[in-house]
Amino acid sequence: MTNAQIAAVLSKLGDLLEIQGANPFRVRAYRNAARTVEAETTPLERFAEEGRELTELSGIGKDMAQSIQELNETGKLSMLEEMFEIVPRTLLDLVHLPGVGPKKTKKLWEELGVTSVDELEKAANAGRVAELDGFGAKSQEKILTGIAEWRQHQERMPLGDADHQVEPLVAYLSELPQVERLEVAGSYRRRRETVGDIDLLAIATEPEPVMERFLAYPEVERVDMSGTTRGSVVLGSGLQVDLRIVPPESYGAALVYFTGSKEHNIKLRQRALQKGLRVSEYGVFESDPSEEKSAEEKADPKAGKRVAGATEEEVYKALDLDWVPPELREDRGEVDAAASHSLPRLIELGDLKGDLQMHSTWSDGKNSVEEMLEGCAARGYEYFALTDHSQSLAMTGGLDEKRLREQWKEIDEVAARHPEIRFLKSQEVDILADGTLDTDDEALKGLDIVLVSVHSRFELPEKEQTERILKAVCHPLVNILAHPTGRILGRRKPYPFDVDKVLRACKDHNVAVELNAHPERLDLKDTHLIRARELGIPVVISTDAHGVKELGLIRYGIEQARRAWLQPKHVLNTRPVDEVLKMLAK
DNA sequence: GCCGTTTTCGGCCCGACTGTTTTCAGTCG
Repeated sequence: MTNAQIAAVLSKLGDLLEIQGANPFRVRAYRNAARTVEAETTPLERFAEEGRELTELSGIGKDMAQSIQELNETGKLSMLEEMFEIVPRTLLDLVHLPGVGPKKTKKLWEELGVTSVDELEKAANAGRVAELDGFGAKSQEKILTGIAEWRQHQERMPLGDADHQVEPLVAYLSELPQVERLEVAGSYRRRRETVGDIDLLAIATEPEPVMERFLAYPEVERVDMSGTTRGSVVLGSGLQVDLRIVPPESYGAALVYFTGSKEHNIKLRQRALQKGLRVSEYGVFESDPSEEKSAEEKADPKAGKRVAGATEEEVYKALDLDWVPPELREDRGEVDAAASHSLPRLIELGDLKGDLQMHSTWSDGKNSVEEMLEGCAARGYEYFALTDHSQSLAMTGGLDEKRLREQWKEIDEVAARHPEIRFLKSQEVDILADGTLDTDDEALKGLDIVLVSVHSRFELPEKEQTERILKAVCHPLVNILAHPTGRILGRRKPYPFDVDKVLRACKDHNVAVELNAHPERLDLKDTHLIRARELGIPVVISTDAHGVKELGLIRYGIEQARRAWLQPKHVLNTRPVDEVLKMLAK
């Protein structure tokens, strides 16, 4: 089983235990374990052969390790099967409805016999939900709205789409003179590939007019909550946006808090406790160690001496930590690294010296060869590779060997006119269903770089798909595996294949892997990139631009690379062209 | 269920808002 599948099972167990009213810390143990497993880049299946113990992972003890082993050996977990004898599987959907948690799920199940979202909807429409203790007319209404919404938006929004929603909203709020500072926090600031909602954070001398303007934003479809310092709305696009307004002395602490991740924050607070400090969105405070928690502290979150809060830097410093870049705040070891001053110098946009995947009008691009060159030169690149499609992608006007050679003539002419940038001949060569390449070896030898990728037969069984890609990676002329998993965010899942096996083959055959920067691809994703880095495989960050305008999408690739802790040395196209070609040479 | 610079038991992150309450549990982030 893949780590993601194991994590899903453990997380489901946590949900089930919670509905059954189990010890909340036991529930948390399953959630923690699920998170650890999901973030682990080495497949757990390979631990044994690498001589490693599962229990060396934090949050994985004896019981958890045994369950994971059972999952890996049998593909099932007897404990889970037994629990499904008692608790209906479909009940788990209820917990994820807005306004419904484990306690209410349990009540709905036990007292109304509701076992699925459909049944809950019926019960709510019949007015039976409102009659329960602890529920009322409003809860019932909220549940019905929640169900409708749950059906509509089960998926998170790709970061690129969120950018289009967020930028105008930020501009709209910033017009208000009372807004001294405004920033988007949350997973958006961490530059996760998708966002669930948007967390806005503002400093304002007077919070009321800011909240008022926020609620009056023309795109707002519904107001979910509105207090003096917190408000929550849903936009017409279905995107939920939360606004928090904080005073200047708390801004840094609030920014840390609302940037998250939740797990990163928990790490920070645990560390604070060890130092006799208390961290909240209001700041870092000294706790009185003589009393476990005074009544005063409970009543007032700002009690005690404030030692930090205005800036993020001072909050981290109060905990003896270096400032952590938002992209790293996922509890993947960044807190320890910040404590030992060993955070990496992450790659930045300015480190890139070239872009190694793009298309022109020769296949499905919108701009000519020369326009693409000028676009790259304008970005200050030292080199770029033009990678039009190969012949089997007929719908894109893919090039056969004859047209490829004709293209080279134009490339040579254009390149001769533009000594300011090095023009690399390349092609995005299709990996055919049997793993052979769409362009013959003779033509491939005329290219500076050979890029290969899958564009068809996504539905092949995992074993065949893996062998198909392995065959291409092992081809002696192949240099880069482009968008390796083939996913399109929100539209197409990755085709099923053994990613780890392919990565190890890339290592063995000196093939670089692409980080496709297009915001709807972002392929490889962060966790796979971490694995690639650990294996020592060079990464190439490219736009796959189909026009000059799309060359700017490279920033999404940089952001994703930063989430994988990539430094300039890990990324091939931060190097001068001679070094790139030398490193790719077989 | 996990964990250990308070180490094999007794802890395990923090606060706002809502709805249904009449003092607070549940949910959310």
